[in-house]
Amino acid sequence: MRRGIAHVAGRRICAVDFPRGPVRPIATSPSPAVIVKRLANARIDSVERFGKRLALAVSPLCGTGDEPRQWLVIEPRMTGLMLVTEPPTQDHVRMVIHLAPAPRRRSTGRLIFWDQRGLGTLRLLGDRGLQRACGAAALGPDGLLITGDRLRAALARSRRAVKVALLDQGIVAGIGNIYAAEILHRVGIDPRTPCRRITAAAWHAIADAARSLLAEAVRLEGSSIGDELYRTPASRLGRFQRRHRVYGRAGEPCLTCGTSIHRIVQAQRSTFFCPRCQPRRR
DNA sequence: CGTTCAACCTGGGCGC
DNA sequence: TGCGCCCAGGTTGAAC
Repeated sequence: MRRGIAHVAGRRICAVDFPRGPVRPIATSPSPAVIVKRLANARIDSVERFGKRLALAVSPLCGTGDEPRQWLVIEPRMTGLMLVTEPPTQDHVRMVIHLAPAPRRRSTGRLIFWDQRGLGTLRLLGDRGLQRACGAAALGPDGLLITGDRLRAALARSRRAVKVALLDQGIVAGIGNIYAAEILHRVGIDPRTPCRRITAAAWHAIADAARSLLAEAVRLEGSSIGDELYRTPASRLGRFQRRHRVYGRAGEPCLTCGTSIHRIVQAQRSTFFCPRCQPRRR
């Protein structure tokens, strides 16, 4: 998502809209009116990512020069999309950022935040707010860079199930329900295993699998599952769903050993695993 | 400390 | 056709 809109860095925002659709307005902080006012005429300095959050660094263009830099932090949650193309429906367009024309550059004139369920959030923060929301106190190391040593240091004494811990953004940032299941299948570890029973070697295996699997998922532009709601900012489908070996495959044969994939519930989320490839250790 | 539940929302699928 | 469930890439706060 970040890569797909990275090209708007350097562009000027000419206006921001919060369209009123038939669905409820999305949660923002501060209010949409304040965001509209503060972003008008601002420049997008860069497009960053912190775990699952997207952050646009924006600075006022024609002020006195002492206005502080701000951060538009977008949290897509379940169904939020950042789009530079036509949205799937007009009903769920939550925010439109109109960009000033950029001559001799081949790019669209707007960024759209589209969110079917409306669980996503939009925040406009200062440097301190960003630090609080996305700094090291809130988010663990990024999943693309996680090491076995970091996981072991954070979880060696924890009784939590390893799959639940991998979903904790304060431990490691960026792993969601699909990738937690796929990582543990790749390393052959039962998702219910208490963290304190995981060996140092296994933590390294988990971290190695997390880095390589997430890197491949990013390369393949994510996972468009089920109704294929998920799209890149250019409206392309992800392709990593073709690599899923357990997620969403309850009752189907394990692609490694043929055993029927199990579905259980942990922390109110579905967990998929192969009971044979991921045996319960005792 | 860890787990469970509800809440925030819309929409697709299924059984009846 | 319609109603009532269950399910879904996530996060938060309260209760136990």
